[in-house]
Amino acid sequence: MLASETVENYLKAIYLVQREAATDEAPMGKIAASLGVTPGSATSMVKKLVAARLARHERFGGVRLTARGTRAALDILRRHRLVETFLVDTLGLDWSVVHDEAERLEHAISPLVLDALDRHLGRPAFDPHGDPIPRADGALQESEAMPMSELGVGDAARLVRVLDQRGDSLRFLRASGLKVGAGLRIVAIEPGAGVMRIRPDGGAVVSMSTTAASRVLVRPMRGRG
Amino acid sequence: MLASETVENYLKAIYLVQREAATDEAPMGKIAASLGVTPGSATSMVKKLVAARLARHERFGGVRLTARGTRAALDILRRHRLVETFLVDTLGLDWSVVHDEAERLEHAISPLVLDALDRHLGRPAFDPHGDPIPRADGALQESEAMPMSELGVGDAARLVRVLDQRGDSLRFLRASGLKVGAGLRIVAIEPGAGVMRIRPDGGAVVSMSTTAASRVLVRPMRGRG
DNA sequence: ACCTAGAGTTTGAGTCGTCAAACTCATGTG
DNA sequence: CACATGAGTTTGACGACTCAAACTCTAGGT
Repeated sequence: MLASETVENYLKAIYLVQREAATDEAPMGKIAASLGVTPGSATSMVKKLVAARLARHERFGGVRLTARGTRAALDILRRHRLVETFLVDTLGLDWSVVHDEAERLEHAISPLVLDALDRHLGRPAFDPHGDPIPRADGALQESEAMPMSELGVGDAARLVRVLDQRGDSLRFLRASGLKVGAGLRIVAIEPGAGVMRIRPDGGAVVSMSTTAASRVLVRPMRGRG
Repeated sequence: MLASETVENYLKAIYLVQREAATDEAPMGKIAASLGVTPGSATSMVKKLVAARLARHERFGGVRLTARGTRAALDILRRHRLVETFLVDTLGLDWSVVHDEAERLEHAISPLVLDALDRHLGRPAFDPHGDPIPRADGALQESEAMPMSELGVGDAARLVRVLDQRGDSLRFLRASGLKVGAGLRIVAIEPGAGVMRIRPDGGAVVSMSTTAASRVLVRPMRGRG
């Protein structure tokens, strides 16, 4: 790749911000915020991406990756998520720390190492957070899932993905028995307090804010509901 | 570490050049050459290392790492060699490529990942080239060995270490059956041509220049000699 | 229509590491 | 002992990336 480590970080950030946005355009401010950089820095870097035909952008408008930019971003995401999977599955690290570790390692992984890693892990489709791992050809299949916050009292579901990468959120989930693949049931909802009470299979009831619950994706199961 | 990736590379290079040198001082030119950088760049970087109390140096003299600098260099070497071991042992990559791969990865390995890697590999003492892996506390035990070039006709030995990291050298050795741990016997020496003929256990006789052979370290075995 | 608040952009400057080229030093050979 | 040779150093400039602060645009409300 011609891309420096910084360029890679921008591409990944733009890609992820773009996915969040309804309009499929990444606002400059969010790009800057997600990289911990001032808006001015983001603007000038985006100019370079545009010059390199990796993104499109017009003054005071949003940023959108080109096909090439998207392809590159998916490649980085693939490296990131395979590294995370490796850190958890092979090295046994806790999922609450692997995001930051992978953030550093993803830039140092050559195609050769990446493929060896992929084979060693058995060509996984999802990383430890349930995020889909882009294939080598750039294909990406999101798993069908809904925010846990949309479940009703009594609904049963299986936890399939955690969008939040913050260490303390992940530690809380792990401590509660809410891990990817686990079953759970909503035992109560208190809209006034903005809190849901959830019982993981074989665990004790825990409380979560509905905003936190909206970043946990589940697949509903038939069950009393 | 306060050390940037560049600083890490300089420390490692100085350490290795220093080991080579009889005087235990690294000449500026060799440092620059080993990093693929102009002498001027090396000079100015060494100034920074001196300011950071990682190296000592006086104008037109050689460079010598301080205790702190040596400690840091050993830490980098540890990361490098553990990564190499991982790439070969766990991912099954060929030893002829792992040096360059490790060169990139070594800077992205946190203490946490490093220790997990070390445990996963069974706390190895040597990397795939037979180079000793510094311990976490900085201890480094070189294995006792002599250059293969010093063996005589008929001598048997075990290959314990390959100093040359160049891909083509390593591919040649692998193709010849000369890998770390393998037994071998010197079948002929032709001083005029500067060539030795070697038979690896269970393999065909191969020829090597004595200069190449001097970069292959062996432990002699009792055998007809 | 105006006018302001917030988002985005520009400018100028700073850091890090690099190079090319001019300069300085240490040596040994004639 | 002078002086050429090669090793090392300095200088000035550049590219990549960043920030702070001044500036500009867009959108929404009145």
